[in-house]
Amino acid sequence: MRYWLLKSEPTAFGIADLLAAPGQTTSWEGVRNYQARNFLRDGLRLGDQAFFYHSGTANPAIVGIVEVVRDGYPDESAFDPDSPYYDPGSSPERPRWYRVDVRAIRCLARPITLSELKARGEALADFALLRRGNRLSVMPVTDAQWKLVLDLERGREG
DNA sequence: GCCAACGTTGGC
DNA sequence: GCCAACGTTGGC
Repeated sequence: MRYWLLKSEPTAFGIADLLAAPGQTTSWEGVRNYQARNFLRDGLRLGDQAFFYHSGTANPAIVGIVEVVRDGYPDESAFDPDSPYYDPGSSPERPRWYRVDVRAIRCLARPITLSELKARGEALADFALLRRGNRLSVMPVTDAQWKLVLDLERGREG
């Protein structure tokens, strides 16, 4: 099993929306970046877990944990001219974009904010989320990074 | 293939 | 609202 981080702006779709969704499950669609697409198509697997991260807020933070319940499959929103995610370069015959389905596992006991993660310094120096200028909406998380965030949640200072 | 222009992301 | 950091586009 591998770990990941999924970004979303809560004004568009936040953890509250996921918890309110049928089966607390949603299709992670609309990703239009090739590197993130590759992770969705080739990286995320059934049973993998991911942090749910809120971006574009006053206090960007990891707020929950989700589980992949369906491997990558073509993102059909790219085929729909009425969709904001429409891409005429993608077709059912040759899909360009992919998505996965995820289900909520739980909210974190408290949000682990970006500033708190940054304050860890060396311990999270390689955390993709903290890399300068990183804008990826889907990124890998190492076992050690995953554990460290959960330790922070529990209030352990490492 | 290079690179300037442009659009988007996302923290602040 | 500002701006740095990218990714994409398109002329050449």
